[in-house]
Amino acid sequence: MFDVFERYISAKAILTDQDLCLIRSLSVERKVAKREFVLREGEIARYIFFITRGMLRLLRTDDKGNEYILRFATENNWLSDRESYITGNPSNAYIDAIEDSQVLVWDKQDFHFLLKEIPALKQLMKELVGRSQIANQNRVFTTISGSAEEKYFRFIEKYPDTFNRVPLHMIASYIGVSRETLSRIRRHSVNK
Amino acid sequence: MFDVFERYISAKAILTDQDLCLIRSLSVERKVAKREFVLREGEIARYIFFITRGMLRLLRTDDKGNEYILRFATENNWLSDRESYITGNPSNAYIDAIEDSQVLVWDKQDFHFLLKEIPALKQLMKELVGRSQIANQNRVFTTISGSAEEKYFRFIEKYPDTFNRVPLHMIASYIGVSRETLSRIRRHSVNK
DNA sequence: CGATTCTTTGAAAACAGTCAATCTGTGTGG
DNA sequence: CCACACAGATTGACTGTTTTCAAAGAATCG
Repeated sequence: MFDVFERYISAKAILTDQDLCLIRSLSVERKVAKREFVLREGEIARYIFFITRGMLRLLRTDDKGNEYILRFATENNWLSDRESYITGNPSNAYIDAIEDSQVLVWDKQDFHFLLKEIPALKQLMKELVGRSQIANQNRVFTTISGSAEEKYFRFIEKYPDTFNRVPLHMIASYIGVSRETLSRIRRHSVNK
Repeated sequence: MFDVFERYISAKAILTDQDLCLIRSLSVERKVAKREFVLREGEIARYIFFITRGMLRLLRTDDKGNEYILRFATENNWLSDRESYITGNPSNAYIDAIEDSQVLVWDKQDFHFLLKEIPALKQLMKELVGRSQIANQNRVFTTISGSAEEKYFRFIEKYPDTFNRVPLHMIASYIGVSRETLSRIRRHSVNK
């Protein structure tokens, strides 16, 4: 399981064997079954996850109990509820697995220690934060512009892999339309 | 003009007089008239702005020419098109002034130098990036959940100052509804 | 004042959500 | 291995919301 991470990190940052050892020594390998939660609303996000296999989602609910997916995260991606993780406040989000998954987990304190000790890791995380900023900004734009249909096709185009792996009602929940609407969009555009 | 920045930065980071001097020496003071652009689509965002007075907006347009406001930025806020600034690619956004404004401008290279020289500044920027992540994530959620009316009221609640300073059609453009719809929402809820 | 920007309104049409029912495929326990 | 439960997808009918277009009414600024 760690080997997936090792390949990932070696491609993204220049680390010594020692660094890698240190990172590994503070990591915990964990399996997450489909539909299992690793974070619930009200809990504090004390951990950061790296997905070596499978897929997890970050979601919130409104007062009516509707789910809104904020992020799909697949292999070779990091995941946590940034808000709770950064602020230390109780989370207003959930994280659960969409597929049977395998993740590496670091405690926040430990990870913080790693960042301090390993500049290359720090640098990598900084780059990733930058990218997530960009992605979020683009998502805001896509979300406020265009119709449900446009959002659907933009999703397929942007995340073909995710599209092929998740049920349609989750895509609906990601782009912010009802599953019925999504179903009809698909029917009306079989020819496209 | 610089004194506004000085008060801001002194409250947020511990800097020596030397640091401050250095920061100042690389900054340029600039006035931006209402409706004046400081970044256009296709240009590369080579500068980072700090607003000492007035208000600017970051916006994008779709192929039909509709405007979508991604951010309002007022006094004591930093602004740039992160995507273009980080990647160096041509921007797909515009930045212009909503009010006659005053800004401090740093060249990207110079600012990078400052970050290297002044750890406290680097730390501050890091914190701000974290906050913007949180804000963006929350915005995505608010945007995909809830009706136009809810979005409108949440906007007022969250940004009362901005609300009082910008024309309604811009708020419509920020929350992603037509100005007519916003107008009607307001009429139907005069009593609320 | 005249021009421009901003806001509102009405009417029609397009769009999207809700509710209830049905259909499909999958997987699990007996 | 089958039956049944369950998750997922679709459909129809209806309702409600939002957009669009066209027009006109305020407000603001030079």
